[in-house]
Amino acid sequence: MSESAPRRRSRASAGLPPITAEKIIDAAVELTAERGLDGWSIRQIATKLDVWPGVVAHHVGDREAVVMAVTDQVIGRIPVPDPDVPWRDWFSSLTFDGRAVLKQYPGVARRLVVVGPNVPSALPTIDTGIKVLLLAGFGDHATEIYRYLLNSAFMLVAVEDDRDSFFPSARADMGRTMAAFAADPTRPGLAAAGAQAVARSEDAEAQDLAFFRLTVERSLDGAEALLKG
Amino acid sequence: MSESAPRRRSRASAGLPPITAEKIIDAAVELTAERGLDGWSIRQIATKLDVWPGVVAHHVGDREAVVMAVTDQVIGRIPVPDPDVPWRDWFSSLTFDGRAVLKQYPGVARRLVVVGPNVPSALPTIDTGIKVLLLAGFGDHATEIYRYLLNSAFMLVAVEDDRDSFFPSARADMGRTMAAFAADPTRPGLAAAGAQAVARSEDAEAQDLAFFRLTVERSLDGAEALLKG
DNA sequence: ACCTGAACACCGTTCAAGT
DNA sequence: ACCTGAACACCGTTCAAGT
Repeated sequence: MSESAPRRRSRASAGLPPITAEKIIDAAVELTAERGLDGWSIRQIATKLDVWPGVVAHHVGDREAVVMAVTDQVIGRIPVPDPDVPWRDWFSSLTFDGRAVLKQYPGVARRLVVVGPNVPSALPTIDTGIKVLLLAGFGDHATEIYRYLLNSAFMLVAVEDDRDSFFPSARADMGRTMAAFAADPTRPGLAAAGAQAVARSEDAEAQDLAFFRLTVERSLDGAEALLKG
Repeated sequence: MSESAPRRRSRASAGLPPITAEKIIDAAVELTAERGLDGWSIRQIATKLDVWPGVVAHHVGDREAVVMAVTDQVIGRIPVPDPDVPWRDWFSSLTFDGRAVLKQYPGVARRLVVVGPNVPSALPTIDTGIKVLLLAGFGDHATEIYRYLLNSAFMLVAVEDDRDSFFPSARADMGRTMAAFAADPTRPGLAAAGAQAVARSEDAEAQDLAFFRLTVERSLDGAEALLKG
């Protein structure tokens, strides 16, 4: 009974390459693509790399540090549009391309909006975007309008992520709830919404994209009103 | 040594009033005001009511059910503005009053935006709001513009909550990051933002409120552009 | 029906000990 | 310096047993 479990040899003595912060973050990015930013645990990253959980803390830091590193990686994949296009086109490109990237990594949009310029990879975009607004004549409002336009678009992606992840039945439930009011004359507002819910037959992603388009267009118009006023 | 721990008498045999779903939800609402919707555990609710954790599941359901009940309660406290005021005033009242309520219960704004009409207490507001937009002449766009205007305002409250809760240093960090670029001629966009960050001396809540006001005003203008177009 | 009390399968973090 | 291996203080959920 004196035989203890055979002690696993260390990675070094087994000839395995050492774990690095980069490998840990890559694994975390992969897991984020598969299950979202709130869908993995430190222990799952460790298992994936065949090390003990403490190793993650040793190389990267606590969970928050890993999440920030993933966020930085993903934001870096969003292309920065050419600064020479008109400001409306610049923001349309950024937000539509950005949405395409962010939807591959659920949960990152929420972080992008919250941490903003604290993520190094976001700085080139911010610099170019504000410059584009200055050239368009927004003057002192350029900074806050930049923030407004980015928020409008990417907060909506964050909401789409949330709906899919922690409340997958929300879309169907909402549709049913609204449709139930389609013929209720005592509640004209809900009846109007219900009638549209009944009529709508597109698939979910097409509806999301249409509302995203509306949101970006309305926000651009809202900014433009300031320019004219 | 044969004396086991004295078995606690049941609530009934001790003459205590029975636990109800209502009491559990009230406790959860209180904890949400103190620590936010993600700041409490089922076990903390149980401790607060002096019962075992399983009791919460028995009366209300799983954690998600408790969260939805809290969300419903809080949304019910947002006053519905008088439907006879002009549409812009109606939405200004709703979003400013709504923000005041939601900021007392961090984390609820996020849920409000995600679950929308699935929360019963939100239905009167939705009905009135869409009706107001129909009367203003938005026609077929009334439903989606309602959603757009509510999202714009309350998604921003959700972001404010997130910043305060899971990243309290974000505001200070951002200010410092931007200020560092104030005199960088190679990055004109960041320099402009940095100069403003340096100049700004208001307290945090005043800045948040100002940006909230801007967001609501821009979104209302964005909606109005559709009316004119 | 309601509640106790324990068990189960997870978490993130920390840290002494080994290599 | 890097990693093992375990310990610690938590989670949410489930459920047999008592009253």
